[in-house]
Amino acid sequence: MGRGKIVIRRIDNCTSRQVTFSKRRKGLIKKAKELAILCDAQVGLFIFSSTGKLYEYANTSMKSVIERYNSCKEDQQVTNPDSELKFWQREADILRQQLQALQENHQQMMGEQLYGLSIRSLQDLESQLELSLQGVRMKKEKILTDEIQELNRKGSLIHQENVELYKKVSLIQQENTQLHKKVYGTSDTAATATSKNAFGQFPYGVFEGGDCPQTLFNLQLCLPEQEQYCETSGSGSATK
Amino acid sequence: MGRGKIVIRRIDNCTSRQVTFSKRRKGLIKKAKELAILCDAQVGLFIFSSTGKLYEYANTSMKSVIERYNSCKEDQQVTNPDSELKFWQREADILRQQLQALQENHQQMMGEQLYGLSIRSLQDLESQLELSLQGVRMKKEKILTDEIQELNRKGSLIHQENVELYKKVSLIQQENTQLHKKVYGTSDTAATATSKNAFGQFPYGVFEGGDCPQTLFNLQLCLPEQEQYCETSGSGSATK
DNA sequence: AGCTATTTATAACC
DNA sequence: TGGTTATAAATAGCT
Repeated sequence: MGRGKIVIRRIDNCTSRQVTFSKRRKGLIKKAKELAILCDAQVGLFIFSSTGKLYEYANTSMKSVIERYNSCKEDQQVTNPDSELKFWQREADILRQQLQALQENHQQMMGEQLYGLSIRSLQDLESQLELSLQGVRMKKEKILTDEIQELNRKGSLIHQENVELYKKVSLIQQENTQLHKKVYGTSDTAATATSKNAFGQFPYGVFEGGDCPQTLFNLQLCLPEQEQYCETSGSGSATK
Repeated sequence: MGRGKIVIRRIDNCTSRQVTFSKRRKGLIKKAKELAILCDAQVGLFIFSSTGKLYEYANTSMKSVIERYNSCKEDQQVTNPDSELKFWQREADILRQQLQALQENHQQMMGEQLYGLSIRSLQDLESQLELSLQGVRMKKEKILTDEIQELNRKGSLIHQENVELYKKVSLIQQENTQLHKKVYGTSDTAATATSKNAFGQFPYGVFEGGDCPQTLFNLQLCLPEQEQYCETSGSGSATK
């Protein structure tokens, strides 16, 4: 009941899950209250969020609800040491079952143990794997892009430094020439030319104005993207 | 939500109260389930009817819910140095840890929670997902291919049967014509023509020589795949 | 137990 | 987190 129909399955997005949890929890407690009032029933409700926070509702007291439950199940008190043992044994059993279910699911996600699956299930699995692959590739690309940006930033800094150094060198060369003139009373062009050759247009030859490296690295970035489109011709259609 | 608006107040009529209790109880438990699944929460729900009957729901076990509730409320832990008890508690703890590890792994295979992963890990994951996808697609294709083969086999058998039947019909028609001649002493062409029209080239019109069905079913194989690309657009949006 | 006309809950969006 | 709105779901009143 909302803008769109949803499938009842764990919400992947963490934020939406929390929002939905908050709203549905409110709705559930409201309905529990209504049932208790309308039908004169005793209702107890616990909700633990995935983060472990407890929300509860009981039209009487939670204690009385639990006591009534226990006396309904007649035998064990939760605080009874013998049943305490039984509790943990069953707890381990439940966990083991969950573990096994998850392991089976995991196997299927690894593309194994597909023998009992229907076409429909296989198609769902296929779609999920395609989505997963997309997610992984996006993440990978982001890391690479970030790294490239960082390298570009550093490159720019070094380029700046080089420009400064080049200016300094030019200045010192000029001073040097001036001194040379004063000492020998004549301009020795040969020495100046040699110095200019040694540094030349050095900084500008490697990083031309700061946008050339950008182009250089963008080219590297684009290659994996094109590969991806070729490999997963099917994946794009899943969200088309 | 019904034909008319109601006020939330105890329903006086005993029968209506029972009916409403039954319907709303069902709805409440459904919503509790949905909350547990959608939001990954642990939910426990008790409902005692006014007649004292207990209805309960818990996505894990009711005991574990109550236990968790108790440990949440009063941080009074059992200081009983019972070694067997300790064993099972540790056992549950270990299983919980395994479960969590596997859940994390599973999340990553679902293309989520990739924040801490290195490029290397992401590439491994990518390769694994590609392999999984291959496995799933091969399995799917195999199922479809097998089904098509089976259909072809059945089609051939039916075709054979039709050929036999057609022969029989022709034979009976001939006999009929002979009898007609003998009874009336003259050939009634009108009756013969009607019979021929009714069956005509019937079996050959549907399955032409056994290789036409092959073409027919190969065409069907392509269609569901194309449909699939359209259908999954909705399921993808749930996790988008 | 079913069947709808309505009321509610809530998914998607700010 | 809280509000809005278009839609999906739940269900009240009948059979």
